[in-house]
Amino acid sequence: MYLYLCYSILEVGNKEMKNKEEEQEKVSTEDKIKDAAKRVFQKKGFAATRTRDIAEEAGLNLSLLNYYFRSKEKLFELIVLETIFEFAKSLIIVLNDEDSSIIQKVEIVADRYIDFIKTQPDLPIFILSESRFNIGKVMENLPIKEFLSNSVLVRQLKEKAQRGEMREVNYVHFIMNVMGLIIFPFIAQPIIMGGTSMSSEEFIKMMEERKVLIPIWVEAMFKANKLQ
Amino acid sequence: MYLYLCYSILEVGNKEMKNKEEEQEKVSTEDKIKDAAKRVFQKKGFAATRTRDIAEEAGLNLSLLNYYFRSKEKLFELIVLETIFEFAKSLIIVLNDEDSSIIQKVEIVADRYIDFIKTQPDLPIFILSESRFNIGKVMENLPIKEFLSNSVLVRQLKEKAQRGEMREVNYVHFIMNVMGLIIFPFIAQPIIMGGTSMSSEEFIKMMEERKVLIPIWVEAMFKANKLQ
DNA sequence: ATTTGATTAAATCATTTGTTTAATTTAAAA
DNA sequence: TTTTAAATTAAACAAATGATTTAATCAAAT
Repeated sequence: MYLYLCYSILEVGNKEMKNKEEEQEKVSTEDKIKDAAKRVFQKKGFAATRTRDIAEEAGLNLSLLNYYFRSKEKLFELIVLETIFEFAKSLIIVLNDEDSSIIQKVEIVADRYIDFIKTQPDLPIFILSESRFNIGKVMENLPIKEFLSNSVLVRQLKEKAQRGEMREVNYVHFIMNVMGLIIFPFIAQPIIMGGTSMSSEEFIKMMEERKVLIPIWVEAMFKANKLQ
Repeated sequence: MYLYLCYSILEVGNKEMKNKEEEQEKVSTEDKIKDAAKRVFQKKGFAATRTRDIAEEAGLNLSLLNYYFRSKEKLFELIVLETIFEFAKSLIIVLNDEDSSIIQKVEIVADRYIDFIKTQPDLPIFILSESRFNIGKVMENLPIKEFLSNSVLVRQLKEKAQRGEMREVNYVHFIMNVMGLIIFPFIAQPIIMGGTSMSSEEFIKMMEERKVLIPIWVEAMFKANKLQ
């Protein structure tokens, strides 16, 4: 199940090629429901979402939700899983790239995720808030720990520490810092905008600035760790 | 209304003194309900919370919720407001302290908030996730922008920039960075712990490390801004 | 003694919500 | 074309839920 998901999400782009001529835009009802469910769940969360909202969003009959997915819970779990994979996809690839330095990885991740979340601003808070209740079991079945500790990035961090270019700290600090610098502003966006009477355009502009600033900051944090 | 809340929350400690002798632990039912509501709302969010949950948590009759607070919505808005104030309280005081440097402020804030959130881990995600729907109007009525731009901290940041010790960037970046470095790990805690098979004790230990590390990192980020 | 307010249990009401059932349509297989 | 299985729909169900009310009880203040 999980492996299938990994596979189906990580492989990209061949669906469109196949369909390009004969079946234009023929989306299965199952996918229509999933897409609608993803939008509504991400926007309102599990508890505030009614199955009727999803059916309406999909323009389909309510019964079809139970026809294709047994229950609201099952559908939700699937959406959560897919969303996490979709989110982790870029990370997985970048973190294992042999040809980029640590800071280059930060540059790429900052650039991609800021663009990515710009298009789906509800995504981070959805994953993070719903993860308190459900994701526990999901995460346990995913080999994240092994993946991370065997990743190119973590190897690069260890090497950097061995060369004395930074103090050795748990690499989880590094991950939390980078992801926090990228994601936190989006989660706090309503409060930031409400508190500073900032417009959406100004906020986006600020996030564009951060694409450049975050790698600089992270680089500096390495040096701080070294000096101390 | 808001001013009253500010006042009643910012004033501290005289309640306990008054009660110390005669009325031991005499908590009004109104406060019992509010406390219970705060716990349940923060843990489960608005939509997933049933009024019966709150009544049960408070050990009180369901009718009393409507007796003291008109509706679930009213009660929730009150809880949100109080929670935000409770959270912002320390910040307000520290940011306007004339006697501490910027980095000292970061040290104090990191220390206090990490301790604070340790005792109420659901608090940040509660504020941030529920803020998408409701807080809009609440924030508009609060003079946060004026408070911030007139704060000692922002003045100190401007002075530091004028002395050439850092490049002048929007102070909102600074706020987001510091708060993100402190808060984000807590919000991502379920994912971090699930993904790294870290125990609660190890996580707390890591957050204790961050009390020391965050000020060092922030200091370094200033220098990076200067050099660039 | 009377009044006022606080509290409780119980019931009611109107909606909402997830799910199911049975009927109907569609599409593919024979 | 006929048959069969799958897809889709309308309708209904049963449980849950939030708000409100009523009547009764209790405590304290007047």
